[in-house]
Amino acid sequence: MRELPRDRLVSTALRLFSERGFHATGIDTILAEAGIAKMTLYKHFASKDELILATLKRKGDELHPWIAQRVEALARGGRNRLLAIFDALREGCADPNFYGCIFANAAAEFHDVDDPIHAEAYRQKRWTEDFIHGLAVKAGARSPHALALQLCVLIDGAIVLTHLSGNTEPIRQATVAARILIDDSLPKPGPKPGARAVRPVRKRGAKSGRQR
Amino acid sequence: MRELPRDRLVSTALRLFSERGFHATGIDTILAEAGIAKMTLYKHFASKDELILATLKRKGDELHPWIAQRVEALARGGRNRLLAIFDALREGCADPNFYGCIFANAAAEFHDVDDPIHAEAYRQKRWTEDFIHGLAVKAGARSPHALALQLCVLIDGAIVLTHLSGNTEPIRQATVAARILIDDSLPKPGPKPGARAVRPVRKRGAKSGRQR
DNA sequence: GCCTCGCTATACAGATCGGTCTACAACCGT
DNA sequence: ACGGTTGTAGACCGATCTGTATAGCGAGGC
Repeated sequence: MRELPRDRLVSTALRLFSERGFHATGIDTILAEAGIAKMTLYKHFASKDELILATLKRKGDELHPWIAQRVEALARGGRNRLLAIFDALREGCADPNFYGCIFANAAAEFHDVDDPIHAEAYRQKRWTEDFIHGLAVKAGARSPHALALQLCVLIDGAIVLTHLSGNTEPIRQATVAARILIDDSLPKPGPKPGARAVRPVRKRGAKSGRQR
Repeated sequence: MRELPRDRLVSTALRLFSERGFHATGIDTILAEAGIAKMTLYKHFASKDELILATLKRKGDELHPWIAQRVEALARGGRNRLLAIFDALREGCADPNFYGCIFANAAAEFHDVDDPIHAEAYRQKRWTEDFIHGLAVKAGARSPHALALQLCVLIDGAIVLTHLSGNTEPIRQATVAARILIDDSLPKPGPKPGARAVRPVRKRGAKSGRQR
């Protein structure tokens, strides 16, 4: 069964804004692809900016449960939840329709912090930080706020560089870094405080120096 | 004395593209602010895209020497060069005209990896990674490629989140994380007797990922 | 039947987009 | 004084932009 016009509009807008950017995507294109009349759009939204806001909210509504669900599923398999985030990240960026983080992209096109679109993008981004903070608390991190923000920095950096380079090596290295930071932030179970357990086991995968 | 028309054009375009984004900035605006006739633009550049390419190159030409110079200056003050990058980052993001990384922003507006603008943005980004890699090698890092990429991830993540949030806490936490990763990647320094043997630098150290 | 309501279809407004064209003025070395 | 180069000034092109106005269609409720 077909979506309601408003939902179809937001879905199509989300897809096109993701693929082509916000300013580069015209109203008419969205309407044509959604098969919707112009007046219907302006019945539901006062302006294009309002439509953009709705697409960002929609993205959050889709993304956040997905993240939580993936982390839980991986955790049931025995994976550390904080590290599972990076597994989910890898999965998300492997999607053929990966165009970077739409919230960061929105901020890149709407620089003004007071712009409602920029503000909404930031609001959505904070969900991730809050989510990770919750996991960090449960894991018993020494400074859950600091660790959560550090992991967020790794995540967003990995997304940006994966998008720029077109390969997922940044995500791999972000995961490596995350493991070190997590270990460093968790109370040591092991013998001597300050001594890090080091185990350099790693098969030689695809060479990293090739494309970079 | 006034800049040459072409240079004035690129300077103005760089400023406006940074402030407002690429698609959102029209040719006419740039021409008006630069005080230049339209025909002069199209004498020097075949299209707006070519002008965008020139602004990205210009930004690299300005940014890269600045980074190298700041790191050297801080190093003369005794600062670890790898950490000095994050001091420079903090300085750069404190600029009132900070609108995120223009290379990442360019990629956000020109998603296609084959787009010359996307490719140029990536090319400029790699300079940073190469620069950090050089420092990592000189510092004797075990896996300079891995460490360099990890620090790049931290840098870009910190830029994105600082831009999104409007505060510099992400940079602080990125610096904290960087110190941990650097310490972890460097052979333990000598002064402490005996406890941990200095690890030899790994040759062809593609990816000795660290496991817990 | 009839009326309302949500949506479609289409034409239009006014602005702006990237890009082309012509005409002309200032400066150059010769 | 000469022609060539380089830049300016501004009209102009067709396309596209966001947003509005008008008219009609079809289904559900009464």
